[in-house]
Amino acid sequence: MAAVSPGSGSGPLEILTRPVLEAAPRLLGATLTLGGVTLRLTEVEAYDGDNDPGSHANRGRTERNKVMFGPAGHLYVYFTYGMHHCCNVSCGPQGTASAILLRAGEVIDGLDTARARRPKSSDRDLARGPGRLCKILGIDREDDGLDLSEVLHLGPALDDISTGPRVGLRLAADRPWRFWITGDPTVSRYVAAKPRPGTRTAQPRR
DNA sequence: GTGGGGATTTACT
DNA sequence: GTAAATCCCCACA
Repeated sequence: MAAVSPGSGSGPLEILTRPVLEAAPRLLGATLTLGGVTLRLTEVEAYDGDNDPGSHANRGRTERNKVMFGPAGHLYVYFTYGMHHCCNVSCGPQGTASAILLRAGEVIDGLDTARARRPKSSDRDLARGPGRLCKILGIDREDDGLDLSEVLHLGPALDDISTGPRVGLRLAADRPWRFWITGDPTVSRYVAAKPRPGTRTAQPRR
């Protein structure tokens, strides 16, 4: 058994050591098996910490985002809005702080387990959105830093991929760094970031 | 030590 | 459509 060492050169996840904008679309169609559920990824977003005001890594390495600064092919999990987890795959050449947010997927195995974790959800909505995706895979902060080399399996490059702006960001909201499988029903809906209360909208007065 | 903000989801009108 | 829920992280004093 050859031990696969992510980020060390060759191996099934070698693509993740490429720059994030190359690696991100290649995650579409990949399968991820965690917590007894297998997901086919349908929507991701790229975050480039060295060059991206919208990334958690933009202000340097901290205790929370340290996984993004580590080798490619590991899970970066963070907690947000007081109730949800979101998960990313670290990627990029060693020394860069890039990651790919997993936004949506289609459950292809462990459907009963996934349904039990989100009883009120239709099958299509089980992993439609980053918080939901983490929920049905049973991901929480305990999984931060997890080595994905044995649970993430890439498929062939897909032809029909769409791109657009990332969801929910106030900073760098114009960068088309969101990738999804064109026409897939499990892709989440685009929602622009909420303007801050007290902040005037860009509408001209008078 | 304190305060502001967030890569979201859900329920309700 | 709008609003509330609710914890952690980070910057600053």
